[in-house]
Amino acid sequence: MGKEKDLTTEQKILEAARKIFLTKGLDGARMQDIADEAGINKAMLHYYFRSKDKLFEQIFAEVAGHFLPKVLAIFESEETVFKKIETFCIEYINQINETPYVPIFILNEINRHPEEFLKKVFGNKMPPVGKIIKQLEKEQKQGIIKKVDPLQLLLNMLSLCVFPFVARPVIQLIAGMDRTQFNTMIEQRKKEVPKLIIDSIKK
Amino acid sequence: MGKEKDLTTEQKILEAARKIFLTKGLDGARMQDIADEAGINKAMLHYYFRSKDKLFEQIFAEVAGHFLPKVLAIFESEETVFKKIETFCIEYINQINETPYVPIFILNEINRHPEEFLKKVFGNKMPPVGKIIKQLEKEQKQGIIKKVDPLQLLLNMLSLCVFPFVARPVIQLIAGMDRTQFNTMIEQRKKEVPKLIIDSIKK
DNA sequence: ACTTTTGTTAACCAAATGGTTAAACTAAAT
DNA sequence: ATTTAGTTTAACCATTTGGTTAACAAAAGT
Repeated sequence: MGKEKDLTTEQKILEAARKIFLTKGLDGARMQDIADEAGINKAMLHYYFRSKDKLFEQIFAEVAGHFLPKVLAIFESEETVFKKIETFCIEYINQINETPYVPIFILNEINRHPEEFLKKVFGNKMPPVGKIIKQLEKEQKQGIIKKVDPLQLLLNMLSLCVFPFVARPVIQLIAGMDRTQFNTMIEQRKKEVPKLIIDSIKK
Repeated sequence: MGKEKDLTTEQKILEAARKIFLTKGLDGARMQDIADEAGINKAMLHYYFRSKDKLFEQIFAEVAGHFLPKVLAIFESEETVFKKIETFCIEYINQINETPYVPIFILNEINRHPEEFLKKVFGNKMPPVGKIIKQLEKEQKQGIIKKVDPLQLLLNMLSLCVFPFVARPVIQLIAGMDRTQFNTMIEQRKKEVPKLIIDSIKK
């Protein structure tokens, strides 16, 4: 059961901090929790990362920085709209499935410190959502797809992909599902969600 | 600008506690914050509510108890499926719009203390989601609507209604919207969301 | 070999925080 | 007018918590 492998102290801290911050949030996390989880002395946290806030920022930057751009890049590709929608949903759901606590973690930060978040994650440059929007507008004019607000379409897609994960415990209760059944349902959604979205714009 | 009207101390505390807990969460809220917001001495919080946890439980019970059942009742009504979907979406979005911080507040509690939450909110009795599901299954067999998993349908509806509110700050940034424009978009969604859902099951 | 730098620990510290207390105040009941 | 019960306050308390320090160990230079 020896979990700690042979990581450097810094890596152990980052791993532990990620776990604790993700599950307890900034305010709920205790430096001692993180130290215990990493199996090291609490002073090391400050030795490597100066303060709790600094450590949190580092984790947040890693998590958000790894989470958002990877999938948004799909919109930049040269695929057709339909194909983009499909890959986006599948890839996004896959990614969340690997780290299911990330969405609620990020949404919290978004709501508690909106400005800092936006600056931290996007900096000056906006997320690359322009291309897919133009593509949608173009195909609408050409009469290939129905006329819908591109923003609403993207928002729908996001909602349908993300929400089930932040609401998982209630869903499981109401539907009487265990963890496995929940996963099967998520698998289903990888087909259902893109189908729903695509059907809504297909002529 | 005199905000405090002539409420009893207990009411002032509850009002202040709701505001602080909703915006900062249980861990982020300070008893002193609540006292200040209520314009009273910190000791009064303990005089009326014994402890921080007790006060939080009270607020949570009020918020969740008022939020969830009201709308779920729509499913119990005698309307047609289409009508139910429409009223549910409109009413749900309306209700969230009045208290936009409630969803993230509840979702947090759901994820941090799943068992306690579920017990607290639903007790022994499940939410009344049985009727609409049966209704959906029935109309499917009768061939009135397409064959879809009722649970996925409900989940889709919930996702589309709730998610925009918990993601509001990012949405505003990416779309370059101010608060008014965001509200207009939400208004739009009251029509779009039920339409999307209904179209997905209409034959 | 020794010095210096880096990594690590236990003990400690000051501030913050949830909670308590005893006294003061208020208003109704006697 | 006096008692009594409920209400409010300032000061206080114990614990928790983020952060520091000084001593110590282990590498890394020299």
